[in-house]
Order: sequence, then C-alpha cells, then structure tokens
Amino acid sequence: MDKIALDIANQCLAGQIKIVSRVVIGIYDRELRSSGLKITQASILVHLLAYGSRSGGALGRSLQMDKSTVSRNIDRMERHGWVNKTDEENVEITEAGRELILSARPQWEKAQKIVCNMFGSDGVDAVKLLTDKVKNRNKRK
Amino acid sequence: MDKIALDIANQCLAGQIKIVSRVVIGIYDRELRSSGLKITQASILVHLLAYGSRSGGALGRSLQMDKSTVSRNIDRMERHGWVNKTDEENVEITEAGRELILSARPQWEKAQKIVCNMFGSDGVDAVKLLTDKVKNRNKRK
DNA sequence: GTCTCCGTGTTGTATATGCAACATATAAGC
DNA sequence: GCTTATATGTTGCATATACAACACGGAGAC
Repeated sequence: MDKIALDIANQCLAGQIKIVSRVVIGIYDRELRSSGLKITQASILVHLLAYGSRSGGALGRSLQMDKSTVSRNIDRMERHGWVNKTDEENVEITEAGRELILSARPQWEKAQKIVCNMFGSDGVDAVKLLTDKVKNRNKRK
Repeated sequence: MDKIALDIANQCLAGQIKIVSRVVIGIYDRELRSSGLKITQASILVHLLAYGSRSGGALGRSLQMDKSTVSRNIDRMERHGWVNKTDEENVEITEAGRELILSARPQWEKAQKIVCNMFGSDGVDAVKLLTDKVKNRNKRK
C-alpha cells in the first residue's frame, strides 16, 4: 500500500480518461454490434455524410487520428464496400455505406441515451468542455 | 453536406471521447516513450504499487478492462520482466518494475502538467466528474 | 456425491492505434 | 533550373482492446 502511488493512480488524467473511454466506447460498440459497425467506423461514415468526400489527412485532423490509422481504417471499410478511394486522393462514401450508417441510427440513439443517462446533463457538458479544450489547444498564444 | 449527420457528428459522446482520448493518451505516451512504458502499462504498475499484488480480475475491475485484455497486457509486461504471476492467481510487481515506474515519474509529471495546462482547472474537474459517474454507474437503484 | 453456477484465466479472431521510415507530389525560395 | 519544405499516403512493427469460446476450480443446492 503505497500512498504516493495511490495519489498518482487517482490523479492521472490519462488513466481516468482511459477508464471512461473503455466504458463509453464499450456501450456504443455493443449497441452497434448488430449493425456490423464499430464507433470509429461509424464516426468516419458520419463525417463523410456531413462533410462530403475528404482526404485522409482531413479526416485525421478532424478526428485526431494519425494518418496511418486513417489509412488502415479506410482500407478495412473499403474491403467492406462502405467507402471508395477516388482519383483525387479523396475518400467517398458508397451507397452501401450511406444505407448502413442510416440504418444504424436507432442503435446509435440507444447508446447515446444510455450514456446520457449515466452522465447526466452535467456529465454531457463536461464531455463537450473537454472536446472544446482539445480542439482549441493550439489556438491561444 | 448533411445537416443531420453534422448534428450527430457533433453530439456523439463516444466520438468526442475518442477524440479527447487520442489527444491526451498521445501526450502521455510520447512523454513516457523514453522510459519504454505506455500509459496502460504504467497504470497497471502504479496500481500494483498502490494496492499490492492482485488478481487479473481485480485489475480488470479497477481499470475497466476485459479480462482477456488484462491477461495479454500482463503477458507483455512479464516478458519485459516488470511483473510476475505468483502461485495464487495474483500478479506482483518485480523489483525491475518498481524501479522502472519510479524512474518514469518525471515524464509522467511533465505529461500531467501539459494536459493540466490544456484543460485548465475546470477541465480537470470535468475529467474527475466523468470518472466518478462511470465508477458509480451501477450503484444507484 | 453430483450438478450447477460463478470467478478466473487463456486463445482465436478482429479492430484500433501510433511511430518511424519510406515514397510521392506540389509549392515556395532563390 | 535546383532545393527545400509541406502534404499525402503506405508499410513494418508493437501495443491496446474486446467478444466468444473454452478450460478449470471452488462453493452451494439437493
């Protein structure tokens, strides 16, 4: 029983975020399982729906993913037939991808509801706050 | 440009948490890189320091990891010589593991400082709030 | 005693993730 | 022109992650 170690365990922001992340992502992935999607791929499809075709680099910047991670996620999704790489270094959603993500909406809603209940309105606000802090981290100074 | 998709992209709690997680974990992992640790393994070592030898199941419950994930993380760490599996289904930290995690403290402090600066005190509070919500999610009713 | 349930751990399979190194291509400097 | 910087994408490597299926051992139920 090391008291200092206990302090570190309780204060480490990365450790806390990992725990929160594992639980929340688990809830979404379990709900989405019947659709064949995981939350990462669902996020990419939603992004392509929202913003249209984009380069892998742009996707990575929006989702804070390394370019290699984007590259391999797109590969997997192309194998499933949900996206295509177009001529001009862009990724576009296919009709199958569009139908899939639209059909998965109820499952997404359910997961969102479960987590909203767990977090409460102050918890949801906290997530938003952290997201904003992360996205604006290089804007000051 | 689909307006509804844009709403979903901006509201999805899992998507937001993934983004926050990627950024924060990236900061810690980069700082810890010189020590040879990643934040997951550092968390396990700190837990073993704080609470002493524990079963994989107990570690998984504390860190919200699947038992198979714990199992394979422990395997990796045993290969590195940082932990041992004892007779009685417990995992114990080795002397090498203890020295490693103690020596990595400055790097952890630096990462913690960077993220604290990024988040501000309200952001740090937000992380704590979410962690508490997650840990107490089954306690009500 | 036997059977069932539960806690524990391992293994197969698949996805997710990032760094380093590499290969291109385009743009800017000079 | 050439060079340098910047953006793009891929691949090797290692770790992190979870579900399903399996195996094992103990604790009760009867």
